[in-house]
Amino acid sequence: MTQILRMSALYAPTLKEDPSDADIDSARLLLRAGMLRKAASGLYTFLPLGFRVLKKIENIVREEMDASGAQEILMPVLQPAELWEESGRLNDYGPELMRLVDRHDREMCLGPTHEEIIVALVRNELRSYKELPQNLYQIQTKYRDEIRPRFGLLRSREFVMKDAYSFNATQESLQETYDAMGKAYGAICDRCGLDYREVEADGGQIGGKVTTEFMALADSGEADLVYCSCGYAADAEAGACLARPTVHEVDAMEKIATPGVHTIAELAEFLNIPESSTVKALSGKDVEGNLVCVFIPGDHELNELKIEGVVPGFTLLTDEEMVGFGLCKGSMGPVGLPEGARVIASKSLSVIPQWVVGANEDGYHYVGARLGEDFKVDEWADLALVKPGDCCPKCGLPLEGARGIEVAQIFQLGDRYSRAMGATFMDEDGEEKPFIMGCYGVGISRTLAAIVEQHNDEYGIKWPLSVAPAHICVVPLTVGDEEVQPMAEKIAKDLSDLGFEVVIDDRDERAGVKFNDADLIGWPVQIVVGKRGLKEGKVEMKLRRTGEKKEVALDALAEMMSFARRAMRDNTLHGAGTGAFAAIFG
RNA sequence: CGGGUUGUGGCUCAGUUUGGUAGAGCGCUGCGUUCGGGACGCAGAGGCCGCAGGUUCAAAUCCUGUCAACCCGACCA
Repeated sequence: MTQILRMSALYAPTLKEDPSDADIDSARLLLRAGMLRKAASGLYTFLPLGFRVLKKIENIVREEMDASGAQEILMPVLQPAELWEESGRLNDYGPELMRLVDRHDREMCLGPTHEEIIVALVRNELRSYKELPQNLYQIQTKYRDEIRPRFGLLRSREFVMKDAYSFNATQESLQETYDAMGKAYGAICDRCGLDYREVEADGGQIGGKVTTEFMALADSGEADLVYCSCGYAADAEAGACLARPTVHEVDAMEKIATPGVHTIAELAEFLNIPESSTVKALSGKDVEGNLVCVFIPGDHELNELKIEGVVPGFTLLTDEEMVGFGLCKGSMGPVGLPEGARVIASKSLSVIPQWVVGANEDGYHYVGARLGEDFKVDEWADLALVKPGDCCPKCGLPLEGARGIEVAQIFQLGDRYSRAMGATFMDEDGEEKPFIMGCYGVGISRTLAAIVEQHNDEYGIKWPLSVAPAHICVVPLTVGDEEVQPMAEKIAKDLSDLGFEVVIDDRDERAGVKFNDADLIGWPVQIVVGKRGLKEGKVEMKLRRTGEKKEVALDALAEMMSFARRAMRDNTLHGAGTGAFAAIFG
């Protein structure tokens, strides 16, 4: 039996007021509920209740990983920089890498991730295809020297992550591991009670790295995503953009004086047409400094990842550079561009025959510029940032938009690290080959924050049963009362004996304080034991999730709890809901 | 890294404009009354006002420097 937690002895100082530097609900509530404390910018201490939740999430992750056949290991946080030199990431990773020097002047770093360490581990031991596949994981503290830590646990400098690395002999094998991880991650999100979407991610690079992000939906999230009722979902930066430009049709191309008009918004207003009827022009250069002119639907933004994929090293021109190329800021268009300019346009624009564009002359625009006659386009590409209302690339329906917190990501790495670091195995055909790798991460502490973001109300946190610091809080209203206190102790013990994790609020506090703290901390079930109810042989049960309350006869309590316990074990032990308890209220 | 804001008992903040020797609420300690939704009374404890210089008879307050925290920005024509 687990120990009954006693609020009188628990280190869980709740705060009546919001901490002044909490910038997001999850941080605010975790601090107020006495689960978390800030040590410095982006650095946090987990207090007993917060740590219990963290461990619950870890265990869920551990169970699902083990069930998938992965094996747990523990690698060092402190890593020699020379391994990072070997993989070529020492400089690539940049200032995010936390660096230090030891007393022998050896360059070290604190691991933000562990590809280097694990490849160095495995390359000396896994020699044959017969030993593959292998999938190794750890749950451990990671370091990233964030430029600006914020949002509590969502963007901190030190955080807990589960990272797994698979070594496969073939792409097919990698795909199998990848799919298995995707399944495990779905189960993890479900069990943590997260409303999430699996999204296509990082699609910008050529060669199409395969990766999926698991996004917990939350307005406070930093990532934009689009999704469709058909099941399609994508990170906005990775999603294909099928915009729906509108045509502003005229008989012939016409040059119009547009004094003072420099932005799309001003142009649309001046011509009294929607922004989707205009074409946005951007000028940039490639690595060699050659002029590249880019055209996208007027109501869209350029997708940096994607243009980088089409024009490696693409950078937008500065105002001075534009003048140097003879371009006119605010009135750029495809008609009459300088010789040699590479003209790339968003595929979505290929279907509209007439464009509204700048005339490459300050204060003038063209309407009805005809594609193929008044101007030409060298290349068509997917360049714009997808946004809600664009067409779903799978089914064509308009996409919905949402914001999300990236709680997990799975990634097909291929042989990038194994090749760079000379990690090979002997294949069936007797050939030495680099491992095909995958990596799979779950932000444990970030998941904790994401859960709070999704499960809270004006009174506090509403923990899903699966990750709550304890299942049931027994609240004796008058400590020291010769009937109330012993009865509360007995109920707590009975429930604990049944296998529930129980906390008893045995503090000598007023009822209001206990009720408020119970709601703030977010125990899924509260059982209130008071004189009033006891007179009628009753206690009050409350479900935090729904706010439902019910008077329950004492002699029925144990039986109902026993039933609930069975239901929980049978059906929802792995679920997040309080369904088992809801049955009592049925 | 650029711009901005803020540093005053454990927490949330006032006091800084106009220099005169530090306050409130919450929390904490003791006693009493209360006791089913953050009680009330009385009596207490607790701060070299982020740090270092400077100006002044006198600095939380003015000046300089420094450290820290927070916000905005760092492609978006």
